[in-house]
Amino acid sequence: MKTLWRFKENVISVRGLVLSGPLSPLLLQHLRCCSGAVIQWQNERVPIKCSDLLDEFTTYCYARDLPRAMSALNALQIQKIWADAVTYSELIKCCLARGAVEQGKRVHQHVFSNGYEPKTFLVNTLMNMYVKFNMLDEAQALFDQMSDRNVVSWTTMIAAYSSAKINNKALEFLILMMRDGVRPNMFTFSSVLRACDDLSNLRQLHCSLLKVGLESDVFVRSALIDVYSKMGQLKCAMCTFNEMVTGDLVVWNSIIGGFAQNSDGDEALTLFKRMKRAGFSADQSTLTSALRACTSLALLEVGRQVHVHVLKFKRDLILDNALLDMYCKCGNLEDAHQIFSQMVEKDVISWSTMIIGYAQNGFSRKALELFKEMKVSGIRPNYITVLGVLFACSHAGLVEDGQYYFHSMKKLFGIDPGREHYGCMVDLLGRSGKLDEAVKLIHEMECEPDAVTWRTLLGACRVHRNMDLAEYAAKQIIKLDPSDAGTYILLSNIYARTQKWEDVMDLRRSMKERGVKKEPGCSWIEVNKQIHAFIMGDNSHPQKEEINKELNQIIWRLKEVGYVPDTNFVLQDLEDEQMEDSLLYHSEKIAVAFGVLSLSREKTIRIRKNLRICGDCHLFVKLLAQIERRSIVIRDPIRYHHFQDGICSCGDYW
DNA sequence: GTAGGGTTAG
Repeated sequence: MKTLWRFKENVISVRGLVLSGPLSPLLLQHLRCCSGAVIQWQNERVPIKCSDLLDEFTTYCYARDLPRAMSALNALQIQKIWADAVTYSELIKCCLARGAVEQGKRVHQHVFSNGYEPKTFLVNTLMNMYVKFNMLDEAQALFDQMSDRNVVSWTTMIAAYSSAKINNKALEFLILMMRDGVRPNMFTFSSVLRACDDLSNLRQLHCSLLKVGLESDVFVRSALIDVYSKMGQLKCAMCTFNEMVTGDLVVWNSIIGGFAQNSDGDEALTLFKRMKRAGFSADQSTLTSALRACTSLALLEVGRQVHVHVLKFKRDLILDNALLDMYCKCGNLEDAHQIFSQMVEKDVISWSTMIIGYAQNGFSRKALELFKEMKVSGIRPNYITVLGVLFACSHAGLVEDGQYYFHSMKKLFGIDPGREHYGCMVDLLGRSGKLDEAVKLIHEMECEPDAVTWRTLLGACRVHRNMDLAEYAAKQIIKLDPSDAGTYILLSNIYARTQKWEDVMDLRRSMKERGVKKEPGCSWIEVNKQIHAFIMGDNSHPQKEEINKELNQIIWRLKEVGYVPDTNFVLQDLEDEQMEDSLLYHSEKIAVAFGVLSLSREKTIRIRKNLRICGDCHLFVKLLAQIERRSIVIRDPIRYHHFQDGICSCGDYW
């Protein structure tokens, strides 16, 4: 064995006083100057014992002193000494925490260098290190050469493939593991569940884990809730949640997030309140989902309340993005921009959210200006960002800009145009009256046009009153989406106008056969943090008389300034019975009247609708905003309408 | 003593 030496520590004597320890040259010089001290050097060489080396290595590993632990490891290697597995696992943890890949590999090499396979526990730790470093091949190689794999070895690989979204591998490993006689535990299930992208597989796994009684584990439960939600199986997610005796914050977050992501904001907010009543404090993830719920319901005031909770936490990019989106989708661009400008860190989602926010709310120029700023900032636009840019171009009628970005998106940003990009271009061409070019583009699409693409063309036909093309587009829509009641009605109106009575009858018959019904129009308005819903033909609101009186007064005032109900409904999806009288009682008109009644003039009236706004309501609100000198925002399922000073941000095109 | 969780833009 080679002998290693080290120097004893410096010992100095200053006027009889002995100081020892690793004294710095600076201190020595100081002592010499100020005291004229006699410095005795005792640089005696002493041999190092094996046990000292091991002690030293162990101490540095547990102290998480990576540089010293690594030089001690070199000494061990020279001396051909091996420490115990737990000490190495401490060192590996230290490498992981510091992202020290090279050092980690060195430890790997060392523990295998005595010719024996290290303990399973230690190989598992090394495997996990490679997984966390995203070095799946290295982890797999270690796994392959293991002679004794336990449940942790298998679960480590399953979790690795599951989080890398190599789902088939994760599921395959579960089968191989069981064939090998190793029983999966709660760790295994919580990982493999997330690799499930098929409902029947998920049900099978759910049954298996119920059989072995693992359903009460919070990790398993949150995985089940999460995966059921991602598959849109909210009932199953809720059942899993409700069977809980105890749970934790993440389980609550999973179920709240599940509803928020499936556009059931009401249920998400109800659960959010229930969670707080159950004594849990919201964290960033809870608040992000709560904001998403407010966003889908356009609840500005509730969103503001959530914002107050957000301020308790340190800055969080995802949460800031959610907050930004909430203000955009509630039509409050001033607050959205304030959040955006105060964000210390912005990613592609922050920029896209703000660009799309401006574009959807009709502020196209601002959206395009921001896009230029984004490029200067160095953040690379993605598929969705470009979509926002094209959307902005189509809304401002910027045909040339739109065509430029569309044709150069591949070259400039490396993004192939997708169906939605084509949709924006159809909208852009259609809006500017170039209907033939729009149809040509649809036929040139590299991907198949869907119902949304044709609905976009139909929108253009409505504005430019092209009945022939509208008929063609409507037929395509019904082919692709036979449940679209609005389009049936619109097509039937076209047939009626052109006196194709047989076609009208055929269409009505097929609607009946398919059970297609148009859902009733519904508008929501938030007053004093309360949501008021108005459904067409529903008179159940406690203030109905007051509201009707207000609405009639508004109509009277509007008629005085020249308002005539727009009964040209051929290219709208309104039926006969929705005409004239009932036209005056569309849900958004009632909601607006309630807004005028309940909110002071300086407050913006914000309404969310389930159906597209009809031409008459659009005109009604535009005039009302003008004579009342107030700002009104209506969000329909596709667009935003900001009414102010007699004009609408949509430019009368929707 | 080693393995497992929830959140953002169309």
